[in-house]
Amino acid sequence: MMATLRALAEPHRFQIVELLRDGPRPVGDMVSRLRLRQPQVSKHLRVLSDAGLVDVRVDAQRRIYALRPGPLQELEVWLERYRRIWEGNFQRLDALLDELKTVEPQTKQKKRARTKR
Amino acid sequence: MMATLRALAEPHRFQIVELLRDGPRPVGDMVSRLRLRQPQVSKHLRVLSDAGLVDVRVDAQRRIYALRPGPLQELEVWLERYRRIWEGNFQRLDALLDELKTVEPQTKQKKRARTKR
DNA sequence: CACGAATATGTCTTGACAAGAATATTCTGT
DNA sequence: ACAGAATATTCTTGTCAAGACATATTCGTG
Repeated sequence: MMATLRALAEPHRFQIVELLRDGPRPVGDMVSRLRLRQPQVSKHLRVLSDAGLVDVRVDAQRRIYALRPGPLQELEVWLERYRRIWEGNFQRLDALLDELKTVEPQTKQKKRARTKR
Repeated sequence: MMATLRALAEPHRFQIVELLRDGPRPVGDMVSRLRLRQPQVSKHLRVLSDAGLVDVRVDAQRRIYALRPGPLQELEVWLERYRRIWEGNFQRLDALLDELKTVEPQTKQKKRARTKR
């Protein structure tokens, strides 16, 4: 997960991932599309590969890189745990209201932190 | 989007975001939970804030930080464009790739290599 | 109004890392 | 075996950012 984020956080690597979204590509293809030299592209691909984001298929002297779904899926799973923040009406704004009222029926353990005024 | 990724790619910042998933928290609360000194936490919060991932509410001399849904939502939207990768079909993307359509396990046999550009 | 609590900011050092250039590796067809 | 194509690796250099530490700022309270 951290590896995924770290890999994606680099703009060129992000671009590479975007290129691969449409399907597998050989290195040379990406070199011609990105404003990057071949060694740099290879190095970025190495990082992406180490992060598990891509895998390689050898075809003669070229390497065809392809996206691997796993890490991105994990990212999505992680994100889903945050969905309730913008789906449930509460959190944040409503939490504030809770504070002001200080009335909390025994619904569940919420947050604590007694703000004094 | 890049700002979001860059912000999340730092482990401590990631932890902070995870903490804030449960609701808003003052800085001191996070300091006590993370193995980080207060100035560092403040700086990370600054980065998160600049990236739009959190916002602050002032309460006396403390600042209550809270997650902002926007950036994470954008991330999810971006991810959705990749969903078809693991939902099914890969297919052609452009003429270039038609050339190397011949797929087979590596180091097995060779193929008629159509090299030309 | 001075003090202490909570938080922010400035400075410095150090480590990570991306780009550049040169070179090594791997493969094919001849 | 050789040449050339496609890609990877090594080494160096400059930049940026995280951590440590000290200090500044803000606010409530006595």
